[in-house]
Amino acid sequence: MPNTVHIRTPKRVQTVVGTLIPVTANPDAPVSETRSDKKERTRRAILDAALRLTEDTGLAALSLRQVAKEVGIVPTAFYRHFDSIDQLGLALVEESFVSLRAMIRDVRQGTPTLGQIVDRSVDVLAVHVREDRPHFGFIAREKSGGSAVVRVAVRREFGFFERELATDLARLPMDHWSSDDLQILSNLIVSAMITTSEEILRAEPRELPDIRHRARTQLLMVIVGALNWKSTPSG
Amino acid sequence: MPNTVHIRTPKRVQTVVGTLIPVTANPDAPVSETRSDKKERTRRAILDAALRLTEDTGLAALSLRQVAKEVGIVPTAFYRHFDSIDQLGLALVEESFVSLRAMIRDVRQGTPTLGQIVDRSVDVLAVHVREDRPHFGFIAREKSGGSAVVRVAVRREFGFFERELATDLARLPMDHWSSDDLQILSNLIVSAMITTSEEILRAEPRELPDIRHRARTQLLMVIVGALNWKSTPSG
DNA sequence: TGTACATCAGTGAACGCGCGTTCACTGATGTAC
DNA sequence: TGTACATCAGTGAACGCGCGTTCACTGATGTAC
Repeated sequence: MPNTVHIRTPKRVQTVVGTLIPVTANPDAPVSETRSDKKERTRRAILDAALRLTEDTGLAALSLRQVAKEVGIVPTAFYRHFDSIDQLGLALVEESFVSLRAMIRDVRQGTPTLGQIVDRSVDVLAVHVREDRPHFGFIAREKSGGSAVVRVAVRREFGFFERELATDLARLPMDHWSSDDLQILSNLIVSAMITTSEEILRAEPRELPDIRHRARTQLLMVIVGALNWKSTPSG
Repeated sequence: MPNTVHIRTPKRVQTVVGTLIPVTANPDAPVSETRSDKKERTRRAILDAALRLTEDTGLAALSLRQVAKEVGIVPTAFYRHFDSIDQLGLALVEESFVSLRAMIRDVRQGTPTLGQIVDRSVDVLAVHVREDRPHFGFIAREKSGGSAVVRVAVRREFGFFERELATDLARLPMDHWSSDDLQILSNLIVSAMITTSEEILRAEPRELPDIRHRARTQLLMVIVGALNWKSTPSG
């Protein structure tokens, strides 16, 4: 059943004080929605429908008509909001990384010792991935997905993300490191983080503790390794 | 231009010794191809066409008709070889991992010191990925691609691969480790290896030295980290 | 060796279906006066 | 305040196209005798 967005605006009556109020009492109905409010609501419904419909198959297999049907609009109405499925994909990449950035902002708060950083990072990752499955799933899929423009956009964002993490790492007791080495370390951590996210998305609840334990161990190995590697270069 | 596979078998003439030899001198033409030889050749052509056609868009966007056209057969002839595109995908997963296993067999030969293991691993990875782009690219794409059955098959194979690596790691000076911890380490290394492979596939030749340097550094960090982490547990 | 029959990879017509995109439209919302 | 006009999100018919799949077929290859 399509969750129709195109609700006919209720008739309005004039009250003694001259303001306009809707006749209907339906709590879900827009109280006095402007044209742009309504457009935004449809746009949101399109984005949500796309996230839902690509969950199994990815953006490459998503058709404009599927989206329209799911939203409850006619196929041609799609063009009022996006030029193509690719453009819709780019919008989803953008808002997915907003969610991801919110996550690392969450990690940065406090975090005194190394062990606590690791524990906190993994906990925050697990919580965010579970709470915003649709966006994390979307990014994981489209990172090597079927649309070239979307794929490039996702990788670009991961590049930014990696550099951001590198500056964060510089605050740990590795401030004597070269920025190149920080970049390499950051790249490794992001790789492990992506793999962990994919596993969290796929896992059943009872498997989560094991995955978190593994992620903590790995992060600790990497950090301890990086510290020891620099102080006693084996190359 | 489809590279037609369905070559009419050349007329045969009988020689004085009673054997059959083809009339034509074309070196590419089948000399005395049996029906099953020819079928196998078409099957191979279908697999190759699929690898070529999915390079940009993935298996989800591949149609049976596209494959047939590329191979130079009629769409319905496809069914003589595979039941569906999914089944074709599973065949590609299988042969891709044959290539991957050949690679680690290549790493195992010799490799005395830790530093040499790292160098050799990265070199072998780089060479194999460049030499067998089609298969490595296929696996990287379909790991989170649009076909559920193919995705599951790829992940299954990576699971085997990871366990195999864990037994290899047990031969390094970490034989006192628990098998759980070896598994965790193996998982981390495979993650980094996948990311590196994807970067090698995407990179231009001049970028390769940097990518290899990065991969070496990361592998070294991980191994040194693992060794130090176990001897001085920080948890 | 020759003959008669079986096998089966590849053919070609046909089907109903969902696709993206065009176009002229409707009617509620918004705005200028 | 009321009126006349502009805007524009969503409609609905229509298009040509590529899709997977069915079916009866062809003719070279393979086999039994």
